[in-house]
Amino acid sequence: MDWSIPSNERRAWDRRVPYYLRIRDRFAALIEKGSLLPGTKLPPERELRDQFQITRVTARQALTQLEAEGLIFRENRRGWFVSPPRIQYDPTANVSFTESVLAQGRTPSATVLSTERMIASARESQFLDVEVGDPIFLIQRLRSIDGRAVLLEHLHVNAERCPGLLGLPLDRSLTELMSEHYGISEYRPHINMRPTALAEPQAQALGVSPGAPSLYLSRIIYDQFDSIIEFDQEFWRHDALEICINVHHHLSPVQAEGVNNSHDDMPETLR
Amino acid sequence: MDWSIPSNERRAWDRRVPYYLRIRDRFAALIEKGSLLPGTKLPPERELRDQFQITRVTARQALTQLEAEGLIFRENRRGWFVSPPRIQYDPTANVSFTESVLAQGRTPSATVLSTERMIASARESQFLDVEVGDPIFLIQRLRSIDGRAVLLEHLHVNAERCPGLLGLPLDRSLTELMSEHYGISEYRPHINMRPTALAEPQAQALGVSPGAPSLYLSRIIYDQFDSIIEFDQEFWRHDALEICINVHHHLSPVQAEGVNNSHDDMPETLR
DNA sequence: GGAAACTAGTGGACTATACCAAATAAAATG
DNA sequence: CATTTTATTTGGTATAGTCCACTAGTTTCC
Repeated sequence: MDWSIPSNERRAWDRRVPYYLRIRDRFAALIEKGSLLPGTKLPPERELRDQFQITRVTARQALTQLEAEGLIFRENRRGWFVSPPRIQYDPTANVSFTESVLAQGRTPSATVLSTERMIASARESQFLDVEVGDPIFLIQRLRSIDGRAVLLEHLHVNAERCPGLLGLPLDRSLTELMSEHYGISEYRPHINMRPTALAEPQAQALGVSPGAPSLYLSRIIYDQFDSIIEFDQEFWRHDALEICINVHHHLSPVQAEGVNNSHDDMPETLR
Repeated sequence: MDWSIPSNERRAWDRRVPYYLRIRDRFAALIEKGSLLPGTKLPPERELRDQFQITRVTARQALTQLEAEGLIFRENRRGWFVSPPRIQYDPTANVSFTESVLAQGRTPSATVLSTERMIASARESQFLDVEVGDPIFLIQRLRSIDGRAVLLEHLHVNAERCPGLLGLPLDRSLTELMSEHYGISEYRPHINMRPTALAEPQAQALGVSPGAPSLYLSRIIYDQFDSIIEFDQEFWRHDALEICINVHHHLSPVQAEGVNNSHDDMPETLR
């Protein structure tokens, strides 16, 4: 397949728009038009270099730009691929990752990377209602959608409140386990989010290059007695999700009905 | 000032960690330690090249990495600067930008870039409760914190519901105007967020380079009659904000008190 | 004194290459 | 046929420059 820009188009606005943005535009258009379906592999960087008559550095600049916009992603030394659609995610809803992904016709999966019983340091005691030295559980999970790792979780749990937790099947909803086995009902989370870039260890786990853009989300969860029983950290691939929140300002319940959680108000490219 | 890495440290883990990450680490450490205060100008790229004995390309890679993490930012052809702290922002709360920024001891400002009365196209009618051809207002505002542009707003309003809106002082809270002049009380927004990168026009308005990482946030706002009266698009500098949400699951009001909206659970660098 | 013109300073874009490391495919081997 | 070895593909990191465009300060000129 020939990806190059027609020579007439080349001359048209020559030198007014940088090469890397033109190539970006070219692929962005193809992706939005649907000519390039999610999962499609893009040509290797060296091929782009030849076809567009640029250097690899410039080609990479275009690709990095598309990556930042969430249109494409890379797999370490394997190539560049068109991103699958974002998953709609409401961090304030009491809906598990699994349910939420299934509801959108995608296939979720979870892998427990590590479980650990450890002693709370000053850091942990700051976010969980425990003293320094108290036991806590640290669970690391990786969650995927359609086989693609999208989320790395670090779950910190007050160990005294749920003895034997690590013996339970941790690839399921933690909220369910807490409720069924320990009579703990989670509610009233504090949620914190910010866009950042991944550091080496997290990037490794998600199979992306260090420095890849990401969304960091943390959650402090209170139980029915108003004490913190869980502190979660979530590292998301930035192109994997779209946060959707429906706010209800404590009005009559009838008004909360029939709410469509999603509004696809923009194409992938801003205009 | 000499920024270079001590030669003993150079040899220690030589060749195991890429240069650009070491330089990143160096500056990240200085910033977190507080040696480099917000607003401080970093040395020019050419100086970094000489001091670290790398090429400018590599220096830029390090800087871009720090930018992606939100630790530093650039001003077009002026240089690189240490980012100010993120502002805590709750998109679900009925608190205006101005109030929220003031409450955190910072100085907000607003500039109206353009106001326009236009005819709804298919696109607009999709998000506002109007027909194609109905009049709508489009207001573009730029909001700054301590003199630094952080947010570009595109506000779409149903014009028939608020005649003469463009004649009012638009540098204030739109919610207030709606309420005071038109008896419209905004509630129940749908909020949508995703990390992306800025396209040329938005980047221009915010004074950043096109392709800079950003957070896109849109809001569909219903009035007391359950019809959509406003549709907002917000383009945020990604390093300017931290989303903080307190979720209350419709419990007794007493439980909603004394909630600290912020938890600084991570340093700028992930670990 | 104020406007216009020059001049560094500094990032933005790009060329042309080089070598390395991980992932994959192909070939050799038991 | 399955396994190990080897070669190829492909991105990751880095060098060494060049030219351009905008910013901001300084000087010149009317």
